[in-house]
Amino acid sequence: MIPKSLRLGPQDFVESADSLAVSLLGTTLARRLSSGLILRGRIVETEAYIGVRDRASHAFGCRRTPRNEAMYARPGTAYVYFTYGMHFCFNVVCAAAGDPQAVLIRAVEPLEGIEEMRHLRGLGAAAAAADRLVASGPARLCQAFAIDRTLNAVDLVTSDTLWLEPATDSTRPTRRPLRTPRIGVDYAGAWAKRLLRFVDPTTEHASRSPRPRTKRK
DNA sequence: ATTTAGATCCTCT
DNA sequence: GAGGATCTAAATG
Repeated sequence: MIPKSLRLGPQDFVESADSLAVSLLGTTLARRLSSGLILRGRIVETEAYIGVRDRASHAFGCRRTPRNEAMYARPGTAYVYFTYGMHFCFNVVCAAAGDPQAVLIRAVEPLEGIEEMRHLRGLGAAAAAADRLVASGPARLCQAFAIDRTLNAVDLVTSDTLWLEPATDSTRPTRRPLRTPRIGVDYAGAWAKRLLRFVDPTTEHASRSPRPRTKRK
């Protein structure tokens, strides 16, 4: 018989963002659409936003606003925000309630429901777009999984529409993650340089080449 | 392969 | 009123 899917529980999110960002690599993001269809993707790229002293974080300086309120909620809460006039990004809140740390999920490798993901992304079902383009990048991922404002502040521990599943022997990364500076936070001064982006080095589904390759001749 | 410009609107100052 | 935890297509080397 097929074992019931396990999911990450409350204790799994009681961890600092830089630590959880690594732990989440190889776990599965799961989403149940209103149609009942289930989408799954293996998390391959994350970024840590490590709290009030992190200049790149929406919660820098303890700014607490209606937008980032979810960052102050229980560990295991979803923080979904809107940016650039057209995109959503999905974060997993962690550490302790009131300590606004979160992990931005930047890319997954589609495992289940990829045709629906392509549809949600507006990509032709036909071979045109590589699988790698379906959910690589925080906004692409949200589009592919139909994650929007309505999922902000959802409890990933109990929700039946959005949750996380533990890594298995077949999904767990086999090598230590690559660490790089975070993307798109150049305004954050010294914090822009911190190595708080983590990529599974075995994947081809990251939002950009994990290791900048020297030019081929 | 790398750079750019444009889309577009919410959030905070 | 400014700018952003982005993406895409088009232009350029």
